[in-house]
Amino acid sequence: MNIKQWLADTLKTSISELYSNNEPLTLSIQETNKEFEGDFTLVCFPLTKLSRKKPFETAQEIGEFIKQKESNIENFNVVNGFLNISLTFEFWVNYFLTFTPNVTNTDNSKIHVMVEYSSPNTNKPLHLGHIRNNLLGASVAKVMSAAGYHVTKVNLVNDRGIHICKSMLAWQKAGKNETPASTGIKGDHLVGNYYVAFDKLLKAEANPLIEAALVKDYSKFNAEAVLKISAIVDRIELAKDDEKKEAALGELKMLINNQTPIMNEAQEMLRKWENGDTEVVNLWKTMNGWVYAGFEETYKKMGVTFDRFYYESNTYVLGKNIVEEGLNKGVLFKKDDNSVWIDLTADGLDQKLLLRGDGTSVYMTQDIGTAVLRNEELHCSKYVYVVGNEQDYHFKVLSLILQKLGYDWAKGIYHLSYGMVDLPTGKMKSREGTVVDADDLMELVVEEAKKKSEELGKNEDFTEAEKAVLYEQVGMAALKYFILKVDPKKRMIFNPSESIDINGNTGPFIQYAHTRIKSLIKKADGKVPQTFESSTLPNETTHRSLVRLLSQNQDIIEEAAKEYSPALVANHTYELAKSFNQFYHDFPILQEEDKNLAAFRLQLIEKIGATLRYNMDLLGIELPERM
RNA sequence: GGUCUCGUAGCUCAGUUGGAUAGAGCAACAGCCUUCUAAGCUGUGGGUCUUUGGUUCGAAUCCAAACGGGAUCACCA
Repeated sequence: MNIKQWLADTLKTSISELYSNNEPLTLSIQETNKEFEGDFTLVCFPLTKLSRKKPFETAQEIGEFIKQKESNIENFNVVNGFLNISLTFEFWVNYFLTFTPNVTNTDNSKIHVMVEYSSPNTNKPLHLGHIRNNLLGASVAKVMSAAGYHVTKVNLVNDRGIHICKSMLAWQKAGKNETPASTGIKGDHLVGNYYVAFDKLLKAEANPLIEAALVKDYSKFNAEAVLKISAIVDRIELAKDDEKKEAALGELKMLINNQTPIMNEAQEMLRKWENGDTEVVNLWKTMNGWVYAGFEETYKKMGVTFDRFYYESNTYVLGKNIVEEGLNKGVLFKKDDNSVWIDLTADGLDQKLLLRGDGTSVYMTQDIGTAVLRNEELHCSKYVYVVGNEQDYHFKVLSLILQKLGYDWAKGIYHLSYGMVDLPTGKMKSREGTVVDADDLMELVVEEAKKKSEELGKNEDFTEAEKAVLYEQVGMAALKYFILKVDPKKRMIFNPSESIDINGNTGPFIQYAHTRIKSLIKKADGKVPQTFESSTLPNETTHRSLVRLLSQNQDIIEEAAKEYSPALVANHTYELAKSFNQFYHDFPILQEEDKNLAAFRLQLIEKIGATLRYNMDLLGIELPERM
């Protein structure tokens, strides 16, 4: 039962009766602020039009009317135009007896939702940004399942493209047949090293060319390139401000990079790969295999899983075919160099490339193919893509293109656009070596948990294996909670050197509250009395507010599903743990002499414990029995 | 430059279908372990909710403008 909804319905009926109103009413009902007495507050200012009285008098009048009419309403008080309503303690206790943390009565069960997250490139290891992506995606999927949706978790592996060829080429050139086994390096890191190595090789070739171009020595370039390059160099000279200069310089670098022999080799490799060249495909399979093994380890440590994997190497051909169809339908057009485009200028966007002049596909081509394939296989009514907000434009375009190609279901595409994770020094940049590696970070937080735990020395009787599990649980809880408590849409700042707090609004704080509950229940020999006499219980605000917090839990989960925001669950769970800790401090539970009251308290903390556990599971956080 | 997005305490964040005196945690300071786990609890200080204007009985929340961050406008993914 949803208490707020029940109260709203009751109030609507009563107010309509009181004022002989036949119009539909929307009431503003909120939880009563702490400094006032009451459970819920009806804001009466908007109702003065109905009552034709002053706010205070209106509230007073409504209060008297409903108190008389509804036996579950114990009392009311009026402050200005605010009507504070208290429900009877008996009502709360009866509610409490039926309480469960999980969402009941859902009508979402027939709605099939896909949640795509992680979606790594197979040319380098995962970093801090991916951690937010993975934790967010995994949690959103859980929250939506909890809210009753039928959820399919999908990982779209970005296993093809020029970036993969770069790692492969560098390995061929400088790899000396190194393998994860021969070096002891985790596969994704090894391949990542070669991606960096490619960049070095590229710079070695490109830098002299760039320097030459800047002093207008064009002898190394062909006639076509000279035209373009000289035009840019002129722009650099004429640039009025640093920003424009910088932009033009970037353009020059890109252009010259593409002129280098090694870049041509990479492009040639991509063409060979798309043509199914055995040698290239085999190398690709081998190196991807290393990366997958590495990712699997990282996923396991993060605790994220998938129902289904899609590989862009399997979908780009479909994407190309769809582009061909679009060309025939006249939705797309071809330029002189044979490249294929869509014109979205009428929709306020730009022209977008869908196929290169040499026939190879780009990011958008693959995404079109993937989207269509998934719709054929999954038939979801909603497709949630968990992807960073730097790709807002891409997804706007993707959805629009699909709709223009005649796919109506593309309206169900939702880009869950999350903010970037920044370091205190600013953005992570691979060029400056400030990228925080996912594996390193997880190791760091677990190490930090170990340090703290050893300082406290509460777990010296644990076996080494038990200790390892505990440190892992606490460290990962700190990391996961830290990331998930922040509104996904907002960019956030993460400081790895300060590591992660374990006091206050943190994962370990909630874990700790839970272990206290576990400990009490254990001390009661696991026996939680199932009944108590509710009429003799004292009406006390701490108990009451705990039951109120519990009563909000289902609503919070549904809201979190609707908003795609695990942060709502995280923050509510913290509120609950905090209130429990106060309660624990102020009231005896096992020590309580009134056995009836003790029974109620024990049952109360058991339900709080179950709720903490349920909610933390939605965040992918494990709770230790002891810590 | 166009488009999008964000701006709340020293720091990290809540709070936004418009409601009461804007909340937490961290950091600082002061207390609380002979009693169910002190990874806890209590208290103190800390705010022009970037600014200005508008709408309203009422604005951190809605609208407009300005200022300041960020993203994007790639034949990278």
